[in-house]
Amino acid sequence: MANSSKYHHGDLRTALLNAANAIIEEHGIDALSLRKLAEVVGVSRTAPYHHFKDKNALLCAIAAKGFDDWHTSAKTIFEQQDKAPGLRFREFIHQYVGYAARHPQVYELMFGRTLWHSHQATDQLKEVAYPCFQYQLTMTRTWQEFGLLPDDQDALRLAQVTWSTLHGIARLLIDGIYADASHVAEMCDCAAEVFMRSATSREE
Amino acid sequence: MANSSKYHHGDLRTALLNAANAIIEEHGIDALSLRKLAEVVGVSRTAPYHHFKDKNALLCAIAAKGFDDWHTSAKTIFEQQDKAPGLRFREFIHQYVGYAARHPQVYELMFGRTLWHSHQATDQLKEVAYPCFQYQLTMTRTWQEFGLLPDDQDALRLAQVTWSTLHGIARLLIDGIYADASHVAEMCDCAAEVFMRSATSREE
DNA sequence: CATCAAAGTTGACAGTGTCAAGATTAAAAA
DNA sequence: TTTTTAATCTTGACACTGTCAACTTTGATG
Repeated sequence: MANSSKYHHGDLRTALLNAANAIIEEHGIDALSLRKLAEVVGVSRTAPYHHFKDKNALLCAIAAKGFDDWHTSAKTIFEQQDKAPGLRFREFIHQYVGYAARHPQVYELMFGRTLWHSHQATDQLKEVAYPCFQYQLTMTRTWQEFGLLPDDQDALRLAQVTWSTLHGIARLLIDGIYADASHVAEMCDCAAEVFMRSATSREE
Repeated sequence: MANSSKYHHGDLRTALLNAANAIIEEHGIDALSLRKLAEVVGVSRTAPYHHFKDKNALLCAIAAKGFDDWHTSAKTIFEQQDKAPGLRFREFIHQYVGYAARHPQVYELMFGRTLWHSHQATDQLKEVAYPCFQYQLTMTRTWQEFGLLPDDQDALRLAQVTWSTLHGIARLLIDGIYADASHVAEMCDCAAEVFMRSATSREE
């Protein structure tokens, strides 16, 4: 019933989100215009405005979906209790950067200036995103307990620093500034190595 | 002679760059339109096109100026031979993040997706930016020699990782996602501490 | 069945980047 | 000097954007 030639589309909201996602992944964020999007979905220019207040609101919704995916993906790896902590730590790093590499445009949306700057973030987006930030802190505390990160450093600072590193790798990779895509794995390993060494420096 | 009421402006190019810089620093990159810029400078809409091929070219020029500033600023700190290496390392980190905090919009331009993605970077921009990337590598090698970073790791990887950390801190700060501005100094210290510890972990 | 609100429509407006063609002027050539 | 030339600046135009207002259609509610 979400099919064709009906005045009411049926489920325009998700149709818009899907199409928007496709356009973004293929042609980049800047290439997304509401008018083009509406045309692709087969609806008039202003129809989307009954489902999203703004273009910004639409982008926020896409980003929210991204945070949702990221969160579950992070949890999946973090909570594999059968694997050694050090291994999971490495895996998490690879997964984080890997996600950004696979979905560069959505990552850009999630963590880029556009949405967060000057209070443009939707309440709905905040509700999904903040737990993600919080989860990063939870993981950091656990890593400290496991001796993967120095336990005499403030957990919040450490969380910010470790995340910054991953975020930075992801961005340099996405922006194609510096890091060749083929070197990503090595960079992740290097980062993991550096962090884990910093924990063991005073113990013996 | 770059004054008023003359058909030829005199030095429109730098006038445009200055005005553009002012607009960007005050209202953000997205607020910069060529038409508004032309109006501010007191010239017709299409006049800028005789000095910059594109809006993109103008942005590249601004970014190039940013790289220039960054490069000299980094050199100044790095080459203070009277100070202890560890101190300079810390100072460099603070300086890097500080620059980003003071000029968020220009930093965004320098390292943001917009310019570098899909080969949009001007040749002129590349010529200024690549030496900056190279300098990061040079510094990393020196830090390894000083024992501030592990010397059994590949210098390139290490440079990428350390830079990623600073870049990540800068971005999280700029985007206002996570890091409160008042905590920046602590984050920088934490990062410096972690890196320096990773170098000494196996030496004793 | 009548009513109402949700969902979708066209028309319009102010803004954008950019091209083409013409006007003005500084510099170079005669 | 005068003439030519090229750089610089102008207006006009086009296609495109986000978004508002007012109207139409339709599914659901009373």
